[in-house]
Amino acid sequence: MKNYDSKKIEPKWQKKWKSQGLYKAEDFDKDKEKFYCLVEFPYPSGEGLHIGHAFTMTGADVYARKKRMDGYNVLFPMGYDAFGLPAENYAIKMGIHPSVAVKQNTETFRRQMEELAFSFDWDREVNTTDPDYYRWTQWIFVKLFEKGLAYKEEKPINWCPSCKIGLANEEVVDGKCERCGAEATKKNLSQWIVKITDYADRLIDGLEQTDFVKKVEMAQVNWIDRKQWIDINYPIKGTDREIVVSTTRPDTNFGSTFVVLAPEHPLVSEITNPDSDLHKEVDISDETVKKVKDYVVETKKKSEVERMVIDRKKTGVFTELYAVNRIDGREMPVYVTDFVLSTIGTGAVVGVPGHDMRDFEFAQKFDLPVMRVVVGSDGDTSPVTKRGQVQEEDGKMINSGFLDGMDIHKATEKMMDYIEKKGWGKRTIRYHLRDWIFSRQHYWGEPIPMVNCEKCGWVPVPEDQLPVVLPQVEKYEPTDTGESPLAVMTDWVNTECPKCGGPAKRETDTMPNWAGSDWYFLRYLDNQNDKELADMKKMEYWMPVDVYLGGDEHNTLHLLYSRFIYQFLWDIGAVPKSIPEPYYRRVSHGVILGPDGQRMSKSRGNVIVPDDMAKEYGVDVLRTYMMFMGPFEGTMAWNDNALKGVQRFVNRFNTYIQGAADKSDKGVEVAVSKLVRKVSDDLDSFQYNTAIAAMMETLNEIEGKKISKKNAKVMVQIFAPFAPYLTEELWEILGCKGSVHVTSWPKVDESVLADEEIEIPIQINGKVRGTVKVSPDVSEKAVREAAMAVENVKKHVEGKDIKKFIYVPGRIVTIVSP
RNA sequence: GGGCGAGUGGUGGAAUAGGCAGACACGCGGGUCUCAAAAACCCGUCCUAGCAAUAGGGUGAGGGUUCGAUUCCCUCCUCGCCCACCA
Repeated sequence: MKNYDSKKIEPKWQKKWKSQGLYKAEDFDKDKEKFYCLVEFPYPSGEGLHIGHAFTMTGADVYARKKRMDGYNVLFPMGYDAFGLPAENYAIKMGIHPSVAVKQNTETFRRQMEELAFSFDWDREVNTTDPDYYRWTQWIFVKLFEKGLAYKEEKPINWCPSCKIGLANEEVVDGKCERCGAEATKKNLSQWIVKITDYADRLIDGLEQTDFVKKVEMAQVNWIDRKQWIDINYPIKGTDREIVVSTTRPDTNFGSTFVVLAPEHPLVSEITNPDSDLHKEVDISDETVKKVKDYVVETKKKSEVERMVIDRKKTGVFTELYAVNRIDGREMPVYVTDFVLSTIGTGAVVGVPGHDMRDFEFAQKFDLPVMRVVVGSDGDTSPVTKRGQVQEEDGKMINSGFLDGMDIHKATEKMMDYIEKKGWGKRTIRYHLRDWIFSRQHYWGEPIPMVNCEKCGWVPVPEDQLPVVLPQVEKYEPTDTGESPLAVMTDWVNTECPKCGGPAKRETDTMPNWAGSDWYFLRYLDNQNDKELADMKKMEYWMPVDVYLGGDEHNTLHLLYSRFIYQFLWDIGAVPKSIPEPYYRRVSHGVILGPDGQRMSKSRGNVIVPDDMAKEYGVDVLRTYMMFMGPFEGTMAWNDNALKGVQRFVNRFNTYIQGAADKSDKGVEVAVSKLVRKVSDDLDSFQYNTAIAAMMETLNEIEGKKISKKNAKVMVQIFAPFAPYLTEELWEILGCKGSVHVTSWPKVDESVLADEEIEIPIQINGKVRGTVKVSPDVSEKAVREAAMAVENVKKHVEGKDIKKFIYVPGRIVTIVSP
């Protein structure tokens, strides 16, 4: 059998398609319903398109192609998220300007994506590093600043002492610099912060307007993590002061035995300062002051990551202070310890060692009493706790005065009410979500469009002066001071204040990676617009994104940030009022592992390059194989042999269709009709692997029979989303005009299927004993007669009563006999 | 520690409003073609007994609901991903 010649037909159709504009999305098309199919745009690395890109984009492409054939006006765009460290590192190493590398890389990516036959509307391409694009990224920042959602603050950031560069959290892996492996430390730098926490509630509540898969929705909710806390005031014995302790579990209050403060807690700096007012009120020995001081100094040396290592031995210092628990009047010793983090709650925690592992460890170390106040369903009240016991879902209160016998949730409410009524504390909602540190000390990013004036303070660059173009620099290397490489460009940095005209300096930090990708889906709608982000009418027509395909690694960062920015744009009226959320549906794609089942990496030598595979097997085989490997959301290992199996199928398909005759043999039409139904359903729900399996199954079934040209055309059409080149070639060979990719998806011919007999299994006492063929609309009586006539059934029911006869129409016959 | 998800042949995986477990593919065994190999094609392939028809067992372990459970419920075990001294 001859293989189809991918090397010949691929360039042929590529050339034709390019001139035809088959995949253009039509703004305001009135005849068709719109469908916005979005797939995450890539970072165009120097290595070119990797197999993960090819896989994800093929999955999106199949969907877009199906929707197009279903008659939708499909918008399926592509672009490049091209700011970022790799281009900068490459520039440092090779001395080539990042923009030059980006240009080369995007050209490679575009060529590869065209070869893989992705049906993108290339007229809408965007690039986040294009000044006409980042002008609007900067514009959004200015708006954030104007609305008080961006502010500058001194914050400790991750710092690599070896690279001399600030690191984003995501660039710190296991406490080490992702690039050089050096231990990351903290450094205080003045940072732009964006108040995403103002949107915490809306980011949770807005999910109701979307149809994300549960996994994604939960990831967002858990990341934001909205919880009811209560801040309780404990008087400090011998003073008029109070320590404000925060907790979500006041029900365990009767079990508290000590109070612990973060080393950064304000009270601690008073303790370490002998001249502070605190020392006038209460005596603290010089020895303790020194110990606390030393402890704080020690803590500062440690990186945050170091402090957060699990199961680290608990350390701390007694402050000689006592906090009074007003609920029962007990006096509890106050300690300073580094396991309490100043960024969580009030930075002061009440220790309940009976029900919290960390508190338990601390109590063991300092010989503090342990008390159980909750008993779980196991009835265990021994004082030794295991990790997480405080989380008991169904616990009941004991040793807790007026809470005794209550379940923990009720007790929590009761205690919160009680404390608030007494005026000893206050409920407060807190989130795990933190404000977004928006400054990066890198060169290759969007300049933050702000100017610092001696007189006026921070002033945004006026809209008509945007974009603030990233200047050419001699050196991209980071500086010793933690400033961006832009800081040395004095003639760029020194400028005039837009407000008063006085001397001022530009912000030299750049934006994080996420900034450009926050809103790119809007720019696709109107990528040439120089008046606004995008035309309001176009946004009204196309938004929201109907389906958004991406990786799980973006569920909490990119997806949350971009929803936040969209909600902000909605608030300022920059996007349509009728569309409060940007993405309707979110679908996660899977991951392809190397042939060894390990994550692909150069060092392992298990990298599969899509270009190579396309050359060897042809694009259609590669695409079909990737979609056949397993469920679209799954993690799958590459397998060359399975790829060859798909190649066999594609070749057989080609040969079979080319042999199409005038008339189909018996059964062929029914098989094709059934297949259309199956493939249609599967493609709509991203079940590509079973769609392809069904095509293989059908081909196996009909291969020995003749197929009519009419049926052959249908086969070609339903395979078209997977194998664009071969099907286009076959479409031509079958004598059809135009492109198969702009035809209408075939309809299921129900009349063909209607007279088909179905096989019904017959179960006796739960065991299948035979089958019977009936037409789908047959009566129960007729089925019963037919079933009883089956030899093996007769044998099993002979001489027995039939207790029950159940016919589930079209499904099964069940006979129950004693 | 928390959250989410998953355990099915030698392998990737099918089948869940409860209804023939193992589709499809790989691999393996046998065969056709060939001087030979590759490719291609054909037959077989969950386990046990049997030439076969058929019978018994079988979806991580144990229990439950049901005429019927891979699917639903309870207990437990294992693995994966994300997050994490979140008080």
